Amino acid sequence: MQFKRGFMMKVNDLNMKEIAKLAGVSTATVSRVLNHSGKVKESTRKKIEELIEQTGYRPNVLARELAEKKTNLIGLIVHAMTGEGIPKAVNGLNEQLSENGYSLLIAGSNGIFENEMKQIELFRQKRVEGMVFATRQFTEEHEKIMKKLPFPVVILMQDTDSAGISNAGFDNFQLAKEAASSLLSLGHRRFAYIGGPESSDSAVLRENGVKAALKEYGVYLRPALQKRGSYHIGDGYTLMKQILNEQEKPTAVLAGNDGMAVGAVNCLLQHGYRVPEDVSVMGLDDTDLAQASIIPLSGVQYSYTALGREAANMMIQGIEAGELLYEKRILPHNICIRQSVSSI
Amino acid sequence: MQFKRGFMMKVNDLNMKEIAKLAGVSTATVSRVLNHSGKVKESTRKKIEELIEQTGYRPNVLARELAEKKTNLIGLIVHAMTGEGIPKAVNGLNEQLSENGYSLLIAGSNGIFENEMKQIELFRQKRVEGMVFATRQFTEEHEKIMKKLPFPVVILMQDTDSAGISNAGFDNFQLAKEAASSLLSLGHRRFAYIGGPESSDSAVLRENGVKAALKEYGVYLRPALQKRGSYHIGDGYTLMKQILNEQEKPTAVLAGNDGMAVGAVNCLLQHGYRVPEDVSVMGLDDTDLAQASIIPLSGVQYSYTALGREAANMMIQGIEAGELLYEKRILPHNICIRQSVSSI
DNA sequence: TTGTACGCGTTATCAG
DNA sequence: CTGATAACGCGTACAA
Repeated sequence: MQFKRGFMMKVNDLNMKEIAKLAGVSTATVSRVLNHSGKVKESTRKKIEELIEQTGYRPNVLARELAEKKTNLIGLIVHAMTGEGIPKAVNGLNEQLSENGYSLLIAGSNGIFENEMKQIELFRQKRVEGMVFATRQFTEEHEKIMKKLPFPVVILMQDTDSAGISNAGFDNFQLAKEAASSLLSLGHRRFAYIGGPESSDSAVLRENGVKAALKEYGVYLRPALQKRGSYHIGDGYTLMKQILNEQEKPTAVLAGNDGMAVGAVNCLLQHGYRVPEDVSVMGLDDTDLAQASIIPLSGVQYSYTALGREAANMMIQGIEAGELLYEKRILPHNICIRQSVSSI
Repeated sequence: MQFKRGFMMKVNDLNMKEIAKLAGVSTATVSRVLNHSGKVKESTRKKIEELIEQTGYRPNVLARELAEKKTNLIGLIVHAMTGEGIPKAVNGLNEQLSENGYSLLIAGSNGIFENEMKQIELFRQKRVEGMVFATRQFTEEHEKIMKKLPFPVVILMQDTDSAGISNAGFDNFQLAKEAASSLLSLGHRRFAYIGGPESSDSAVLRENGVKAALKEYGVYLRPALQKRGSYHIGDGYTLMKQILNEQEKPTAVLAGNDGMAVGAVNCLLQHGYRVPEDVSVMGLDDTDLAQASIIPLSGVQYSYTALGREAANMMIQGIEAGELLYEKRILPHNICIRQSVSSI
């Protein structure tokens, strides 16, 4: 019974054979007009096309893919569609892939390793042609597994120096260093940093970047003025408050992301400090949140959409070349100073 | 040449036949142990399982789907992965679908009708088993087309009363009405509303809800105190400023979304008004942005993740029942009063 | 220009 | 329990 499922009955389950019969030709000819391959007499082409039009016949992509051994499918594993970055990257990725005839199969892992493995297994069975991996942790275990995959893999927003795996991302070390430098160059010396969690690779890189800048300027980052949060607005607020309890207040605060920067600004304002007159505040990205700040926030601009696009390009290139060369593509960033920052 | 593409060469291109040959059985038997269908002697099952394990063989899902006439694929069309709602809904949708053995194929349309049609065509060819449609406009044209589709369709975050198409969403009219009522019940009578664009169905419903509440309280919404923006933070700011230029200032401002509410708060504070002492402000959702406000923002809570889950359930139910009954599922909301609102 | 016939990798039916 | 063998719907040499 192929009609068990109601909707099946509504499907125009015509196949090439039936179209061929109606047209009085063979399936080969129908296939030819469908794929614009080979020569077909104008009149028969017309006839077949009309028939297709009338009957609403559409080729079964599954069968085609099976025959062609090509699925045009790219798998994407994400922690989840949270934050502003991932969704935007997905937009770019999807647009670029779609324009090149690929479809995106998305899978959320919630950051759980077994889920990731399960999804990868599914991808293998579905014969995806490539995979984009955009989660928060990329361990050696991951690396080992990915390198054995029978299709190209592109890691998003994570650094890997492993040969055989490509990655696209931002230069977290450098952008953090530049941001810190921009504050230092304005004369700030009493410097506070509210960074992201140690468990995040990018947060560690950003922290190192900040420290590198401070070192260049010969500025000592007092441990009491260095905090770590989980990128939430509330963390920025709480950690800023802790910092304000210190003897020596900072004149500049750099936060690991916009959210914590906004939290810091709110905390400062509510405790009677002026921004930027008393304290300059800067974040390390430039999301919509930055616009929510009552004081136009300084930060670092970079495009997640472009990142997604870039990853798609690497992917397509890898698929078409038959192998993905080891590549590390860094997307540009741009320091953006607004009202929340002033010279001392 | 099936080895044109490099990665193909790495694929474990074993098929059932080869496994069968290695095990000295027929493909039918291999298929049986793979699908736990039918009885297989323990010893041969063991042997086959070991062989599968050793060779790393994995069934070709494409071939299986072709034979079974079941793709386990659900298509999703979104404008784009923007805002906070869609990505969260996608999370819920994906989780629930994935737990039930379905995969999500996503497609962005950028809100362009032709793109939507193109994606629908692709879905049909890929023989998806259902489609979720989550864009900003749902016209009669859409409705007409969707009703003819050979698979169930669930509309997300849009109202349709069309039989044959299900939809899941929030009660925009009611939640706006309740939010407005909560302000009115606190004694506010000089009332301003900064709504969303007329082109958005939900914005229109919210506006109507607000007006219904006002009517109940016999309060007249002065045209000068009613504005429409595009849901951006900046719109809230600009429109609030316009309102402040009016003769009679409002004591309460309701915004169509959090973003505009935050913009309004910022504008008020920067122009010397106190929130909520001088003006109460409230939004109509409760996203992360609300936390960014320096004054804890009041709003309306509802879960996009739950919405996605619900849509997935409707979908699965529809697929399994063979037909999707006309259903309209409204998810709960909750008025949430915080510091930004006070009685007059 | 067109048709024949086989392959793609599974599932499922029906005998043994 | 197990094995042929026919679908599933399409692409494509190879012939005609």
